Amino acid sequence: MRMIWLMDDQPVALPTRTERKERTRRAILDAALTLTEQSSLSALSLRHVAREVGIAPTAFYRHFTSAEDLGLALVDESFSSLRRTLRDVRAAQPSVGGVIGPSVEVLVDRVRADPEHFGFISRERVGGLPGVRAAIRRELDLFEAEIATDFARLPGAVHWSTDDLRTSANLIVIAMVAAAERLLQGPGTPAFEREVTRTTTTQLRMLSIGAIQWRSRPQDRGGSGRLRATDDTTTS
Amino acid sequence: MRMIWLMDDQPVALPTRTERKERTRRAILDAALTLTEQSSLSALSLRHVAREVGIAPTAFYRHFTSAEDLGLALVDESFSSLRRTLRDVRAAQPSVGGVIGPSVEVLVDRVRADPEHFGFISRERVGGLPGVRAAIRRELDLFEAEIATDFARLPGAVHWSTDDLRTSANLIVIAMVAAAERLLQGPGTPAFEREVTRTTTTQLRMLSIGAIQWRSRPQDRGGSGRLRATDDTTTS
DNA sequence: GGTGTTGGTGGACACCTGTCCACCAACTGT
DNA sequence: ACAGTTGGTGGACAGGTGTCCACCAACACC
Repeated sequence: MRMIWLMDDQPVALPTRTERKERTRRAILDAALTLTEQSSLSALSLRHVAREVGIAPTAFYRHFTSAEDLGLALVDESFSSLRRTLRDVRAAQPSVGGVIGPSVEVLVDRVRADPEHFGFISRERVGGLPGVRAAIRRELDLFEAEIATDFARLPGAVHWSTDDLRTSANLIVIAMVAAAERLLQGPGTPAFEREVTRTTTTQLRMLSIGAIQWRSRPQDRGGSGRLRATDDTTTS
Repeated sequence: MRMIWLMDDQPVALPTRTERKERTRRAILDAALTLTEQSSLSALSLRHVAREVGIAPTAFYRHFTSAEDLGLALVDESFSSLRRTLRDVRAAQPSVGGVIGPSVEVLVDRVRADPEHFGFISRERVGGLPGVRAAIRRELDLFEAEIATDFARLPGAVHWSTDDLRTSANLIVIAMVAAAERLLQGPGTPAFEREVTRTTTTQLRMLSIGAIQWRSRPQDRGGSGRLRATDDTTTS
Protein backbone atom coordinates (compact mmCIF):
# COMPACT_ATOMS: atom_id res chain seq x y z
CA MET A 1 0.00 0.00 0.00
CA ARG A 2 1.40 3.36 -1.03
CA MET A 3 0.66 6.32 1.22
CA ILE A 4 0.30 9.86 0.00
CA TRP A 5 -0.39 12.99 2.02
CA LEU A 6 -2.83 15.61 0.87
CA MET A 7 -2.77 19.27 1.90
CA ASP A 8 -4.71 18.71 5.12
CA ASP A 9 -2.25 16.10 6.35
CA GLN A 10 -4.75 13.23 5.94
CA PRO A 11 -3.01 10.10 4.74
CA VAL A 12 -4.80 8.48 1.81
CA ALA A 13 -4.28 4.86 0.90
CA LEU A 14 -3.42 4.42 -2.75
CA PRO A 15 -3.36 0.79 -3.79
CA THR A 16 -0.21 -0.22 -5.59
CA ARG A 17 -0.45 -1.86 -8.99
CA THR A 18 0.06 -5.44 -7.83
CA GLU A 19 -2.53 -4.90 -5.13
CA ARG A 20 -5.05 -3.71 -7.66
CA LYS A 21 -4.30 -6.64 -9.90
CA GLU A 22 -4.79 -9.03 -7.04
CA ARG A 23 -8.05 -7.27 -6.24
CA THR A 24 -9.57 -7.75 -9.67
CA ARG A 25 -8.23 -11.28 -9.73
CA ARG A 26 -10.18 -11.97 -6.58
CA ALA A 27 -13.22 -10.29 -8.10
CA ILE A 28 -12.96 -12.56 -11.12
CA LEU A 29 -12.70 -15.66 -8.93
CA ASP A 30 -15.67 -14.57 -6.86
CA ALA A 31 -17.75 -13.74 -9.91
CA ALA A 32 -16.91 -17.08 -11.50
CA LEU A 33 -17.93 -18.80 -8.28
CA THR A 34 -21.32 -17.13 -8.09
CA LEU A 35 -21.95 -17.50 -11.80
CA THR A 36 -21.20 -21.21 -11.85
CA GLU A 37 -23.57 -21.71 -8.94
CA GLN A 38 -26.34 -22.80 -11.28
CA SER A 39 -24.34 -24.27 -14.14
CA SER A 40 -20.88 -25.67 -14.67
CA LEU A 41 -17.52 -24.09 -15.36
CA SER A 42 -17.49 -25.26 -18.95
CA ALA A 43 -20.73 -23.36 -19.52
CA LEU A 44 -19.36 -20.21 -17.87
CA SER A 45 -19.48 -17.16 -20.08
CA LEU A 46 -16.33 -15.10 -20.01
CA ARG A 47 -18.31 -12.01 -20.94
CA HIS A 48 -20.69 -12.65 -18.08
CA VAL A 49 -17.80 -12.74 -15.66
CA ALA A 50 -16.39 -9.54 -17.11
CA ARG A 51 -19.73 -7.78 -16.79
CA GLU A 52 -20.10 -8.93 -13.19
CA VAL A 53 -16.61 -7.74 -12.29
CA GLY A 54 -16.97 -4.52 -14.23
CA ILE A 55 -14.15 -4.92 -16.69
CA ALA A 56 -13.88 -5.37 -20.42
CA PRO A 57 -14.14 -9.00 -21.58
CA THR A 58 -10.60 -9.06 -22.87
CA ALA A 59 -9.17 -7.95 -19.55
CA PHE A 60 -9.90 -11.45 -18.30
CA TYR A 61 -6.84 -12.73 -20.16
CA ARG A 62 -4.57 -10.47 -18.12
CA HIS A 63 -5.27 -12.78 -15.16
CA PHE A 64 -6.08 -16.22 -16.52
CA THR A 65 -5.13 -17.85 -19.78
CA SER A 66 -8.35 -19.85 -19.96
CA ALA A 67 -11.40 -21.01 -18.06
CA GLU A 68 -9.50 -24.13 -17.10
CA ASP A 69 -6.78 -22.00 -15.55
CA LEU A 70 -9.42 -20.23 -13.50
CA GLY A 71 -10.89 -23.56 -12.47
CA LEU A 72 -7.57 -24.86 -11.20
CA ALA A 73 -7.15 -21.76 -9.08
CA LEU A 74 -10.59 -22.32 -7.60
CA VAL A 75 -9.81 -25.96 -6.82
CA ASP A 76 -6.70 -24.90 -4.98
CA GLU A 77 -8.55 -22.27 -3.00
CA SER A 78 -11.36 -24.64 -2.11
CA PHE A 79 -9.19 -27.38 -0.68
CA SER A 80 -6.46 -25.40 1.02
CA SER A 81 -8.52 -24.37 4.03
CA LEU A 82 -10.24 -27.71 4.49
CA ARG A 83 -7.01 -29.63 4.15
CA ARG A 84 -5.29 -27.52 6.77
CA THR A 85 -8.16 -27.72 9.25
CA LEU A 86 -8.64 -31.45 8.93
CA ARG A 87 -4.94 -32.08 9.31
CA ASP A 88 -5.01 -30.15 12.57
CA VAL A 89 -7.95 -32.16 13.83
CA ARG A 90 -6.35 -35.48 13.03
CA ALA A 91 -3.06 -34.43 14.57
CA ALA A 92 -4.78 -33.49 17.82
CA GLN A 93 -6.59 -36.81 18.25
CA PRO A 94 -4.68 -39.95 19.05
CA SER A 95 -7.35 -42.53 18.21
CA VAL A 96 -9.25 -43.12 15.00
CA GLY A 97 -12.52 -43.29 16.84
CA GLY A 98 -11.88 -39.95 18.45
CA VAL A 99 -11.14 -38.27 15.19
CA ILE A 100 -14.45 -39.06 13.52
CA GLY A 101 -16.70 -36.66 15.38
CA PRO A 102 -14.49 -33.57 15.11
CA SER A 103 -13.67 -34.33 11.48
CA VAL A 104 -17.31 -34.42 10.49
CA GLU A 105 -17.97 -31.27 12.43
CA VAL A 106 -15.10 -29.51 10.71
CA LEU A 107 -16.40 -30.62 7.35
CA VAL A 108 -19.91 -29.40 8.06
CA ASP A 109 -18.57 -26.10 9.36
CA ARG A 110 -16.37 -25.50 6.36
CA VAL A 111 -19.12 -26.36 3.90
CA ARG A 112 -21.54 -24.08 5.69
CA ALA A 113 -18.99 -21.28 5.84
CA ASP A 114 -18.15 -21.51 2.16
CA PRO A 115 -20.88 -23.23 0.16
CA GLU A 116 -19.82 -21.68 -3.14
CA HIS A 117 -16.41 -23.31 -3.14
CA PHE A 118 -17.70 -26.71 -2.13
CA GLY A 119 -20.56 -26.51 -4.57
CA PHE A 120 -18.03 -25.77 -7.25
CA ILE A 121 -15.96 -28.80 -6.26
CA SER A 122 -18.96 -31.07 -6.09
CA ARG A 123 -20.09 -30.00 -9.57
CA GLU A 124 -16.71 -30.09 -11.27
CA ARG A 125 -15.72 -33.37 -9.66
CA VAL A 126 -17.70 -35.17 -12.32
CA GLY A 127 -18.14 -33.90 -15.84
CA GLY A 128 -16.59 -30.60 -16.68
CA LEU A 129 -13.14 -29.71 -17.88
CA PRO A 130 -10.88 -32.77 -17.65
CA GLY A 131 -7.98 -30.84 -16.13
CA VAL A 132 -10.09 -29.49 -13.30
CA ARG A 133 -11.63 -32.88 -12.69
CA ALA A 134 -8.16 -34.42 -12.48
CA ALA A 135 -7.02 -31.77 -10.01
CA ILE A 136 -9.96 -32.49 -7.74
CA ARG A 137 -9.36 -36.21 -7.89
CA ARG A 138 -5.74 -35.62 -6.98
CA GLU A 139 -6.81 -33.71 -3.87
CA LEU A 140 -9.24 -36.42 -2.82
CA ASP A 141 -6.66 -39.12 -3.43
CA LEU A 142 -4.22 -37.24 -1.24
CA PHE A 143 -6.82 -37.02 1.45
CA GLU A 144 -7.54 -40.72 1.13
CA ALA A 145 -3.85 -41.53 1.46
CA GLU A 146 -3.61 -39.48 4.65
CA ILE A 147 -6.51 -41.35 6.19
CA ALA A 148 -4.96 -44.66 5.19
CA THR A 149 -1.76 -43.57 6.93
CA ASP A 150 -3.74 -42.77 10.05
CA PHE A 151 -5.27 -46.22 9.95
CA ALA A 152 -1.86 -47.79 9.51
CA ARG A 153 -0.74 -46.23 12.77
CA LEU A 154 -3.43 -48.05 14.73
CA PRO A 155 -2.21 -50.71 17.14
CA GLY A 156 -2.32 -54.03 15.35
CA ALA A 157 -2.41 -52.44 11.94
CA VAL A 158 0.90 -53.89 10.87
CA HIS A 159 -0.85 -57.00 9.61
CA TRP A 160 -3.45 -55.19 7.48
CA SER A 161 -2.97 -55.23 3.78
CA THR A 162 -2.21 -51.96 2.03
CA ASP A 163 -5.11 -52.58 -0.33
CA ASP A 164 -7.62 -52.87 2.45
CA LEU A 165 -6.26 -49.75 4.08
CA ARG A 166 -6.85 -47.82 0.88
CA THR A 167 -10.22 -49.40 0.29
CA SER A 168 -11.61 -48.41 3.65
CA ALA A 169 -10.03 -44.95 3.50
CA ASN A 170 -11.61 -44.54 0.09
CA LEU A 171 -15.06 -45.27 1.46
CA ILE A 172 -14.52 -42.72 4.20
CA VAL A 173 -13.65 -40.04 1.67
CA ILE A 174 -16.68 -41.04 -0.39
CA ALA A 175 -18.93 -40.71 2.64
CA MET A 176 -17.56 -37.27 3.43
CA VAL A 177 -17.98 -36.07 -0.14
CA ALA A 178 -21.53 -37.37 -0.09
CA ALA A 179 -22.15 -35.57 3.19
CA ALA A 180 -20.94 -32.30 1.70
CA GLU A 181 -23.20 -32.80 -1.30
CA ARG A 182 -26.22 -33.56 0.84
CA LEU A 183 -25.47 -30.45 2.87
CA LEU A 184 -25.25 -28.32 -0.24
CA GLN A 185 -28.38 -29.61 -1.89
CA GLY A 186 -30.57 -29.70 1.19
CA PRO A 187 -32.04 -26.77 3.10
CA GLY A 188 -29.55 -24.67 5.07
CA THR A 189 -31.41 -25.04 8.33
CA PRO A 190 -29.45 -25.88 11.50
CA ALA A 191 -31.69 -28.89 12.08
CA PHE A 192 -30.77 -30.32 8.71
CA GLU A 193 -27.11 -29.67 9.35
CA ARG A 194 -27.32 -31.47 12.65
CA GLU A 195 -29.00 -34.41 10.99
CA VAL A 196 -26.34 -34.69 8.31
CA THR A 197 -23.67 -34.49 10.97
CA ARG A 198 -25.31 -37.25 12.96
CA THR A 199 -25.89 -39.49 9.97
CA THR A 200 -22.39 -39.10 8.64
CA THR A 201 -20.83 -39.72 12.03
CA THR A 202 -22.87 -42.90 12.36
CA GLN A 203 -21.79 -44.01 8.91
CA LEU A 204 -18.11 -43.46 9.63
CA ARG A 205 -18.38 -45.28 12.94
CA MET A 206 -20.12 -48.25 11.37
CA LEU A 207 -17.49 -48.26 8.75
CA SER A 208 -14.55 -48.20 11.08
CA ILE A 209 -16.06 -50.98 13.15
CA GLY A 210 -16.56 -53.05 10.04
CA ALA A 211 -13.06 -52.32 8.80
CA ILE A 212 -11.47 -53.43 12.03
CA GLN A 213 -13.47 -56.65 12.06
CA TRP A 214 -12.74 -57.22 8.43
CA ARG A 215 -9.03 -57.06 8.56
CA SER A 216 -8.65 -59.41 11.49
CA ARG A 217 -10.32 -62.05 9.33
CA PRO A 218 -7.77 -63.28 6.75
CA GLN A 219 -5.17 -64.44 9.26
CA ASP A 220 -7.77 -65.72 11.71
CA ARG A 221 -10.34 -67.44 9.53
CA GLY A 222 -12.31 -70.09 11.41
CA GLY A 223 -10.95 -69.01 14.76
CA SER A 224 -13.08 -68.27 17.78
CA GLY A 225 -15.90 -65.79 17.47
CA ARG A 226 -13.99 -63.45 19.79
CA LEU A 227 -13.07 -60.22 18.07
CA ARG A 228 -10.70 -57.33 18.66
CA ALA A 229 -11.66 -54.69 21.16
CA THR A 230 -13.34 -51.82 19.37
CA ASP A 231 -13.22 -49.14 22.06
CA ASP A 232 -11.20 -46.92 19.78
CA THR A 233 -14.07 -46.52 17.43
CA THR A 234 -16.81 -45.79 19.87
CA THR A 235 -15.22 -43.15 22.04
CA SER A 236 -16.30 -39.83 20.63
CA MET B 1 -45.46 -51.87 -39.24
CA ARG B 2 -47.44 -51.55 -42.46
CA MET B 3 -46.73 -54.10 -45.15
CA ILE B 4 -47.02 -53.41 -48.82
CA TRP B 5 -46.40 -55.79 -51.73
CA LEU B 6 -44.52 -54.76 -54.81
CA MET B 7 -44.89 -56.36 -58.24
CA ASP B 8 -42.42 -59.15 -57.56
CA ASP B 9 -44.31 -60.28 -54.47
CA GLN B 10 -41.57 -59.09 -52.07
CA PRO B 11 -43.10 -57.64 -48.90
CA VAL B 12 -41.60 -54.27 -48.02
CA ALA B 13 -41.83 -52.86 -44.53
CA LEU B 14 -43.19 -49.34 -44.50
CA PRO B 15 -42.93 -47.78 -41.07
CA THR B 16 -46.12 -46.28 -39.83
CA ARG B 17 -46.18 -42.68 -38.64
CA THR B 18 -45.99 -43.39 -34.92
CA GLU B 19 -43.11 -45.76 -35.54
CA ARG B 20 -41.21 -43.11 -37.42
CA LYS B 21 -41.88 -40.62 -34.69
CA GLU B 22 -40.61 -43.05 -32.11
CA ARG B 23 -37.54 -43.59 -34.24
CA THR B 24 -36.52 -39.95 -34.40
CA ARG B 25 -37.34 -39.62 -30.72
CA ARG B 26 -34.83 -42.37 -30.04
CA ALA B 27 -32.35 -40.66 -32.34
CA ILE B 28 -32.74 -37.43 -30.39
CA LEU B 29 -32.22 -39.20 -27.07
CA ASP B 30 -29.14 -40.96 -28.39
CA ALA B 31 -27.71 -37.80 -29.89
CA ALA B 32 -28.29 -35.92 -26.65
CA LEU B 33 -26.55 -38.69 -24.77
CA THR B 34 -23.44 -38.64 -26.93
CA LEU B 35 -23.35 -34.85 -27.08
CA THR B 36 -23.55 -34.43 -23.32
CA GLU B 37 -20.72 -36.90 -22.89
CA GLN B 38 -18.21 -34.08 -22.52
CA SER B 39 -20.41 -31.37 -21.06
CA SER B 40 -23.68 -31.14 -19.18
CA LEU B 41 -27.28 -31.13 -20.27
CA SER B 42 -27.71 -27.45 -19.50
CA ALA B 43 -24.92 -26.70 -21.96
CA LEU B 44 -26.44 -28.91 -24.65
CA SER B 45 -27.10 -27.14 -27.91
CA LEU B 46 -30.46 -27.91 -29.39
CA ARG B 47 -29.11 -27.14 -32.84
CA HIS B 48 -26.25 -29.52 -32.31
CA VAL B 49 -28.68 -32.29 -31.49
CA ALA B 50 -30.76 -31.49 -34.55
CA ARG B 51 -27.69 -31.58 -36.80
CA GLU B 52 -26.61 -34.92 -35.34
CA VAL B 53 -30.04 -36.42 -35.82
CA GLY B 54 -30.46 -34.92 -39.26
CA ILE B 55 -33.56 -32.82 -38.67
CA ALA B 56 -34.32 -29.13 -38.59
CA PRO B 57 -33.74 -27.48 -35.20
CA THR B 58 -37.39 -26.70 -34.70
CA ALA B 59 -38.43 -30.31 -35.21
CA PHE B 60 -37.04 -30.96 -31.75
CA TYR B 61 -40.11 -29.38 -30.23
CA ARG B 62 -42.34 -32.00 -31.84
CA HIS B 63 -40.87 -34.49 -29.36
CA PHE B 64 -39.78 -32.60 -26.28
CA THR B 65 -40.98 -29.32 -24.88
CA SER B 66 -37.58 -28.43 -23.44
CA ALA B 67 -34.13 -29.71 -22.60
CA GLU B 68 -35.39 -30.53 -19.11
CA ASP B 69 -38.11 -32.68 -20.60
CA LEU B 70 -35.47 -34.56 -22.56
CA GLY B 71 -33.39 -34.94 -19.41
CA LEU B 72 -36.25 -36.48 -17.46
CA ALA B 73 -36.77 -39.03 -20.23
CA LEU B 74 -33.10 -39.92 -20.06
CA VAL B 75 -33.21 -40.33 -16.30
CA ASP B 76 -36.12 -42.71 -16.65
CA GLU B 77 -34.38 -44.74 -19.32
CA SER B 78 -31.15 -44.91 -17.36
CA PHE B 79 -32.64 -46.27 -14.19
CA SER B 80 -35.32 -48.56 -15.53
CA SER B 81 -32.99 -51.35 -16.59
CA LEU B 82 -30.75 -51.16 -13.53
CA ARG B 83 -33.69 -51.05 -11.17
CA ARG B 84 -35.25 -54.13 -12.72
CA THR B 85 -32.02 -56.12 -12.74
CA LEU B 86 -31.07 -55.28 -9.18
CA ARG B 87 -34.52 -56.11 -7.95
CA ASP B 88 -34.22 -59.54 -9.52
CA VAL B 89 -30.86 -60.12 -7.89
CA ARG B 90 -32.08 -59.16 -4.46
CA ALA B 91 -35.20 -61.26 -4.82
CA ALA B 92 -33.14 -64.32 -5.71
CA GLN B 93 -30.84 -64.10 -2.70
CA PRO B 94 -32.13 -64.78 0.77
CA SER B 95 -29.26 -63.29 2.78
CA VAL B 96 -27.83 -59.78 2.74
CA GLY B 97 -24.31 -61.10 2.53
CA GLY B 98 -25.19 -63.19 -0.46
CA VAL B 99 -26.65 -60.28 -2.30
CA ILE B 100 -23.58 -58.09 -2.20
CA GLY B 101 -21.42 -59.90 -4.72
CA PRO B 102 -24.06 -60.31 -7.43
CA SER B 103 -25.33 -56.77 -6.92
CA VAL B 104 -21.92 -55.27 -7.49
CA GLU B 105 -21.42 -57.46 -10.52
CA VAL B 106 -24.75 -56.40 -11.95
CA LEU B 107 -23.86 -52.78 -11.38
CA VAL B 108 -20.50 -53.13 -13.08
CA ASP B 109 -22.06 -55.00 -15.98
CA ARG B 110 -24.78 -52.44 -16.49
CA VAL B 111 -22.36 -49.53 -16.32
CA ARG B 112 -20.03 -51.20 -18.78
CA ALA B 113 -22.91 -52.07 -21.09
CA ASP B 114 -24.28 -48.55 -21.09
CA PRO B 115 -21.69 -45.99 -20.04
CA GLU B 116 -23.47 -43.10 -21.74
CA HIS B 117 -26.56 -43.37 -19.58
CA PHE B 118 -24.66 -43.76 -16.34
CA GLY B 119 -22.27 -40.99 -17.27
CA PHE B 120 -25.27 -38.80 -17.83
CA ILE B 121 -26.71 -39.69 -14.44
CA SER B 122 -23.42 -39.15 -12.68
CA ARG B 123 -23.02 -35.72 -14.26
CA GLU B 124 -26.58 -34.51 -13.80
CA ARG B 125 -26.82 -35.83 -10.26
CA VAL B 126 -25.04 -32.71 -9.07
CA GLY B 127 -25.36 -29.33 -10.74
CA GLY B 128 -27.45 -29.15 -13.83
CA LEU B 129 -31.15 -28.56 -14.29
CA PRO B 130 -32.88 -28.73 -10.90
CA GLY B 131 -35.75 -30.86 -12.16
CA VAL B 132 -33.43 -33.50 -13.54
CA ARG B 133 -31.35 -33.47 -10.39
CA ALA B 134 -34.48 -33.97 -8.30
CA ALA B 135 -35.61 -36.89 -10.47
CA ILE B 136 -32.27 -38.61 -10.01
CA ARG B 137 -32.34 -38.09 -6.29
CA ARG B 138 -35.82 -39.57 -6.19
CA GLU B 139 -34.57 -42.70 -7.93
CA LEU B 140 -31.64 -43.07 -5.55
CA ASP B 141 -33.86 -42.50 -2.54
CA LEU B 142 -36.16 -45.22 -3.79
CA PHE B 143 -33.24 -47.54 -4.17
CA GLU B 144 -32.05 -46.69 -0.67
CA ALA B 145 -35.49 -47.43 0.73
CA GLU B 146 -35.51 -50.84 -0.92
CA ILE B 147 -32.17 -51.71 0.58
CA ALA B 148 -33.37 -50.57 3.98
CA THR B 149 -36.36 -52.87 3.59
CA ASP B 150 -34.06 -55.76 2.79
CA PHE B 151 -32.09 -55.01 5.94
CA ALA B 152 -35.25 -54.89 7.98
CA ARG B 153 -36.04 -58.43 6.92
CA LEU B 154 -32.84 -59.75 8.47
CA PRO B 155 -33.25 -62.00 11.52
CA GLY B 156 -32.97 -59.84 14.58
CA ALA B 157 -33.64 -56.66 12.67
CA VAL B 158 -36.82 -55.90 14.52
CA HIS B 159 -34.89 -54.05 17.18
CA TRP B 160 -32.97 -51.82 14.81
CA SER B 161 -34.00 -48.23 14.55
CA THR B 162 -35.50 -47.01 11.29
CA ASP B 163 -32.97 -44.20 11.20
CA ASP B 164 -30.03 -46.54 11.36
CA LEU B 165 -31.55 -48.70 8.67
CA ARG B 166 -31.75 -45.71 6.37
CA THR B 167 -28.32 -44.46 7.35
CA SER B 168 -26.58 -47.68 6.46
CA ALA B 169 -28.64 -48.17 3.31
CA ASN B 170 -27.68 -44.64 2.34
CA LEU B 171 -24.00 -45.41 2.63
CA ILE B 172 -24.46 -48.49 0.46
CA VAL B 173 -26.10 -46.45 -2.26
CA ILE B 174 -23.33 -43.88 -1.97
CA ALA B 175 -20.69 -46.56 -2.35
CA MET B 176 -22.40 -47.95 -5.43
CA VAL B 177 -22.73 -44.54 -7.02
CA ALA B 178 -19.06 -43.93 -6.32
CA ALA B 179 -18.19 -47.29 -7.87
CA ALA B 180 -20.08 -46.38 -11.02
CA GLU B 181 -18.29 -43.06 -11.19
CA ARG B 182 -14.88 -44.64 -10.72
CA LEU B 183 -15.73 -47.12 -13.45
CA LEU B 184 -16.74 -44.34 -15.80
CA GLN B 185 -13.76 -42.13 -15.20
CA GLY B 186 -11.11 -44.82 -15.16
CA PRO B 187 -9.81 -46.83 -18.10
CA GLY B 188 -12.23 -49.37 -19.56
CA THR B 189 -9.83 -52.27 -19.17
CA PRO B 190 -11.12 -55.56 -17.74
CA ALA B 191 -8.41 -55.45 -15.09
CA PHE B 192 -9.64 -52.10 -13.86
CA GLU B 193 -13.21 -53.32 -13.84
CA ARG B 194 -12.23 -56.33 -11.79
CA GLU B 195 -10.42 -54.10 -9.34
CA VAL B 196 -13.41 -51.80 -8.90
CA THR B 197 -15.62 -54.84 -8.40
CA ARG B 198 -13.31 -56.22 -5.77
CA THR B 199 -12.88 -52.93 -3.96
CA THR B 200 -16.58 -52.17 -3.91
CA THR B 201 -17.47 -55.65 -2.73
CA THR B 202 -14.98 -55.29 0.09
CA GLN B 203 -16.43 -51.93 1.04
CA LEU B 204 -19.98 -53.22 1.15
CA ARG B 205 -18.93 -56.23 3.20
CA MET B 206 -17.04 -54.09 5.70
CA LEU B 207 -20.04 -51.88 5.88
CA SER B 208 -22.55 -54.61 6.51
CA ILE B 209 -20.33 -56.11 9.18
CA GLY B 210 -20.04 -52.72 10.85
CA ALA B 211 -23.76 -52.10 10.56
CA ILE B 212 -24.64 -55.39 12.20
CA GLN B 213 -22.22 -54.75 15.05
CA TRP B 214 -23.42 -51.21 15.40
CA ARG B 215 -27.04 -51.94 15.83
CA SER B 216 -26.56 -54.64 18.41
CA ARG B 217 -24.84 -52.07 20.57
CA PRO B 218 -27.53 -49.79 22.06
CA GLN B 219 -29.46 -52.56 23.78
CA ASP B 220 -26.32 -54.44 24.78
CA ARG B 221 -23.88 -51.77 25.85
CA GLY B 222 -21.18 -53.03 28.16
CA GLY B 223 -22.00 -56.64 27.50
CA SER B 224 -19.47 -59.34 26.68
CA GLY B 225 -17.14 -58.85 23.78
CA ARG B 226 -18.90 -61.67 22.03
CA LEU B 227 -20.57 -60.52 18.85
CA ARG B 228 -23.27 -61.75 16.52
CA ALA B 229 -22.37 -64.34 13.95
CA THR B 230 -21.58 -62.61 10.69
CA ASP B 231 -21.64 -65.53 8.30
CA ASP B 232 -24.39 -63.86 6.35
CA THR B 233 -22.07 -61.13 5.25
CA THR B 234 -19.12 -63.22 4.24
CA THR B 235 -20.80 -65.91 2.16
CA SER B 236 -20.55 -64.76 -1.42
C1' DG C 1 -61.66 -39.98 -51.72
C1' DG C 2 -61.62 -36.19 -49.33
C1' DT C 3 -60.08 -33.90 -44.89
C1' DG C 4 -57.85 -32.99 -40.78
C1' DT C 5 -53.67 -34.09 -38.35
C1' DT C 6 -48.82 -34.04 -37.84
C1' DG C 7 -43.66 -34.55 -38.33
C1' DG C 8 -40.65 -31.86 -40.53
C1' DT C 9 -38.73 -27.49 -43.27
C1' DG C 10 -36.19 -23.21 -43.77
C1' DG C 11 -35.75 -18.54 -43.19
C1' DA C 12 -35.63 -14.86 -40.28
C1' DC C 13 -35.30 -12.54 -35.61
C1' DA C 14 -32.47 -10.54 -31.89
C1' DC C 15 -28.96 -11.71 -29.16
C1' DC C 16 -24.80 -13.87 -27.18
C1' DT C 17 -20.27 -16.08 -27.69
C1' DG C 18 -14.62 -16.10 -27.63
C1' DT C 19 -10.89 -13.88 -29.46
C1' DC C 20 -8.05 -10.48 -32.18
C1' DC C 21 -6.37 -5.84 -32.56
C1' DA C 22 -4.62 -1.16 -31.86
C1' DC C 23 -4.68 1.98 -28.37
C1' DC C 24 -4.21 4.28 -23.90
C1' DA C 25 -3.22 5.99 -19.18
C1' DA C 26 -0.89 5.29 -15.31
C1' DC C 27 2.20 2.92 -12.36
C1' DT C 28 7.23 1.31 -11.90
C1' DG C 29 12.26 1.03 -11.82
C1' DT C 30 16.19 3.45 -12.94
C1' DA D 1 12.67 12.72 -15.62
C1' DC D 2 12.06 9.23 -18.65
C1' DA D 3 11.11 4.86 -20.90
C1' DG D 4 9.09 0.45 -20.32
C1' DT D 5 5.70 -2.29 -18.49
C1' DT D 6 1.06 -3.44 -17.74
C1' DG D 7 -4.00 -3.59 -16.55
C1' DG D 8 -7.66 -2.20 -18.94
C1' DT D 9 -10.54 -0.35 -23.22
C1' DG D 10 -13.69 -0.74 -27.12
C1' DG D 11 -14.62 -2.01 -31.58
C1' DA D 12 -14.86 -5.50 -34.83
C1' DC D 13 -14.89 -10.32 -36.49
C1' DA D 14 -17.21 -14.73 -37.66
C1' DG D 15 -19.90 -17.56 -35.86
C1' DG D 16 -23.36 -19.82 -32.70
C1' DT D 17 -27.80 -19.66 -29.91
C1' DG D 18 -33.15 -20.48 -28.95
C1' DT D 19 -37.43 -19.54 -30.75
C1' DC D 20 -41.16 -17.75 -33.91
C1' DC D 21 -43.51 -18.22 -38.23
C1' DA D 22 -45.77 -19.74 -42.51
C1' DC D 23 -45.60 -23.57 -45.22
C1' DC D 24 -45.72 -28.35 -46.94
C1' DA D 25 -46.22 -33.31 -47.97
C1' DA D 26 -47.75 -37.39 -46.44
C1' DC D 27 -50.05 -40.29 -43.39
C1' DA D 28 -54.61 -41.57 -40.80
C1' DC D 29 -59.20 -41.78 -40.47
C1' DC D 30 -64.09 -41.55 -41.73
